[in-house]
Order: sequence, then structure tokens, then C-alpha cells
Amino acid sequence: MTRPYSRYSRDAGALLGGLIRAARTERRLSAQEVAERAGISRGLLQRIEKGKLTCAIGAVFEVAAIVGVRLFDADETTLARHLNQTRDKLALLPKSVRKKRTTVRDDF
Amino acid sequence: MTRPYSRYSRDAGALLGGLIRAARTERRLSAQEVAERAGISRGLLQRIEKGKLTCAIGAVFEVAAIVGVRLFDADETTLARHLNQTRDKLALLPKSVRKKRTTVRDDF
DNA sequence: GCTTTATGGTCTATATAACGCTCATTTTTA
DNA sequence: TAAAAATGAGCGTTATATAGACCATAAAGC
Repeated sequence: MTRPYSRYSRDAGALLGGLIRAARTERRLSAQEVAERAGISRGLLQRIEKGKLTCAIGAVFEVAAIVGVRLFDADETTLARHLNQTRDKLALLPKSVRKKRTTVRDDF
Repeated sequence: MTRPYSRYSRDAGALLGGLIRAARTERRLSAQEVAERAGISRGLLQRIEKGKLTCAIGAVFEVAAIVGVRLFDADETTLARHLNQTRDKLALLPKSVRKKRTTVRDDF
């Protein structure tokens, strides 16, 4: 990714970071403590809370789970159910996609 | 992040990737096309759709926006509103957190 | 069935994210 | 107000994610 980010991505990142920060302070957890529990450095946690978009999504998920921020506003079991639903849906969809050849028939 | 990921993170990653993949095929967009529009390589898009947790969150957001997967089930404007709300909330919360010194008074 | 094309996987080089440390500053609490 | 602790930010090193090419395979459309 060397391109500038879209407005949507920037907002989404900032929102998620802010939610994490808010949740962490509400629960009175220090940055140090959360970082340790997530297995990341304090510096990375800072960047996550600032909404930096270059952070690994796994690190963000871990932190979010620890401070209690749920994406998809779904709990653990609901998440697993959605996961299966998506798998089923994917099984029905075509495995590869290609443009229909819009053969312009002008030979009539 | 050198630690193993939690169940929650793995599920969340797989779900998000699956949703993206499903949305992409439904819209009949090739991986090549989406990758180009997102400004990333096709290989990275593959990893995102597989739910790999080491992908940059910005890349995931960009792709999600392109294929129409909305996190926080919120559109652009709703996102901005939530963002402001979070900012306001953060302004009210303490700027730093520390454990209350539970002074065990046993000297009475 | 044949052709075309999308996808999955692997490899290498490079860019850069993450760590670990340090120091200054802010903020909380005693 | 003073002391202790959390936060913010910078920096060099290391680890690794990404790009970009490649090829093999699978799948879709004619």
C-alpha cells in the first residue's frame, strides 16, 4: 500500500482507535498492561489508538477483544455463526469471476 | 506480535475476509481489478480474503469499502458522527489511568 | 470440448512496521 | 504541592509484510 487512504478508511481507523482508547480508560487499564496482555509493544498500542492504518489487523483485533470493543457488534458465538453462514454463502457463489464478453453483434 | 492469536481474532479475521470475498464475487469483480483499485497487490488481496491477521488494517479497510462491506454497519456519514461522539467521550474521560493505591490501613 | 482467464501458490528483493529503549511531559493521587 | 506513574514521542535495529514476477491449475464462457 503506497497510495493515499480514502476518507472512509481514515475515519474507520480513527473511530476504531478511539473506541479502543475509550474502552481502555473506562476500564482503568494502563497502556502498558493492555499491551502486555495483547503481546505487543506499548508503542504499537499507541499507534492503534491513534488510528494508524499500517497496524496489523490481528494486533488491532487482539486489543479490541481485551478492552471489550466488538466489531460486527457480535459476541463470540454469534461471530462463529456468522462465520459458518459466510462459508455456506461462499460455497454457492462462483469460484472465479469474469466479465461477460459483451459481443457487439453488428453483423446482421 | 509474536504471540499466537486468540480465537476471537482468528474468527473475526476469517469472517471479515469471507465477507469481502463474498461481496467481491457477488459484484463480479476480479481480484486483479479490486487490487488495482485498492492500490495493493493481488497477493495481498488473497491474504486478506483468507483472513490472515498480519495484513495492514488500512489495506483491509480500503478493500472492504470497494466491495461494499461496511464495518460498524455504518455508512460514511454515520461513521463521521460516531467519530465525533467518540471524540467527545474521550474528552470527558481521564487522560491517563492508574491503579488506586489500595492502602490497606491496618494500623488502627 | 476448447479457449480464455481468474485464481492459488511460490520465490526473491525491498520497503517498512514493530520492537526496545530512552527521555520529556503530563496527569493523577497521596 | 510533591511524588509517582502513565503517556507521548523519537531513534536505531531487527523482523517481516508487501510487491512483483513466475507457473500450474481450475473454472467460466463460447
